[in-house]
Amino acid sequence: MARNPAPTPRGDLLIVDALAQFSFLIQGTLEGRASEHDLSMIQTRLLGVLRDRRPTMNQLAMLLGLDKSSVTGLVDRAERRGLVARVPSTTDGRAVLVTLTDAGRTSVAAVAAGFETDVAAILAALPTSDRRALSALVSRVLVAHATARGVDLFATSS
Amino acid sequence: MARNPAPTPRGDLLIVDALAQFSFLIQGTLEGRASEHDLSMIQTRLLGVLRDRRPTMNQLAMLLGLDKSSVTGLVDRAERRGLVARVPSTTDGRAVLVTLTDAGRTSVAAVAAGFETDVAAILAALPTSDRRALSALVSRVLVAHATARGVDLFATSS
DNA sequence: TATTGTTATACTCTATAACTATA
DNA sequence: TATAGTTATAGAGTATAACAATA
Repeated sequence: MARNPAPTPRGDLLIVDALAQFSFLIQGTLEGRASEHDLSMIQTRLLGVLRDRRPTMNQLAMLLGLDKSSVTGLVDRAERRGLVARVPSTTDGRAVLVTLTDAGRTSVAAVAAGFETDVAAILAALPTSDRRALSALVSRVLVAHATARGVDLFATSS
Repeated sequence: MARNPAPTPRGDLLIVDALAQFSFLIQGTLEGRASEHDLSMIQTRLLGVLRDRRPTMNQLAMLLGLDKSSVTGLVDRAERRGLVARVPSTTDGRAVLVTLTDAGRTSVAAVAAGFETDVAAILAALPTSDRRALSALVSRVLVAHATARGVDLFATSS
């Protein structure tokens, strides 16, 4: 958690504080871009997840870490706005598949593009070699974390 | 925004995706620790901000980026739980100062400690020199970003 | 008249529990 | 009987607009 003011008088922040502040910066950036399209973070995550999936409501709940009843409302509101659609499963009469509409795909692409612009601007403070170093370090941490959990970051999703 | 699956077949993720995923990892970690104490992210941010401040409701709204009416409810719920207290200002009859109670300070300290443990565990994947390098790079980005906004990250707060 | 804070209202987001329909 | 999804309900969190009290 970010401490205020920084505990070190000058120079680097403590790494915990630096990472906390950094994550707030990135999240805030994404939130700002999402709100340009009247999207909350969870709606944005929903659309993001649907870019390369067509999950059932239940799978969606697991992907987003929500209760299935929460997903019902989430998808209701997104569907009302024409961003997603419910499609009955042909193989299971109980199941419902959720898909991105064209409008939803357009929205999520716009948010992603804006976000990429923002991240590029934030990283412009670093010379190219440092940017690459940062990317490599963060990637290493992510891969290690995913591996520790038995997840393959590079696996093709179902 | 994190893309799924990763667009690069093997090796580093694109830097935007890496930073997005990383920020979700850090935020998720903090959220998990906060929920151990039945604290939402915004309640945790509230307590965090109050660790070294005694702001008015209005200042709190600016610090948290919320409308003042939202802060009324936020502080109401925190006060009901005994985490913060309202103190009438002695210099302005309209103003109310918000302070952390001992219970609030204990809670926020516990969350911070747990979070630090988690971050240390996440970073254990990197050798010490790389951890230092990551810290330095992130700090540099944060300082540059703050400076661009005319904020002094190391200023003593009021 | 302007500012500080609260209230009233409405909406999103979330979970738990109970329900319907299908497997 | 078990699973997929929805509904009912309750509460947190948020903003806008209107208000009371103080400056």
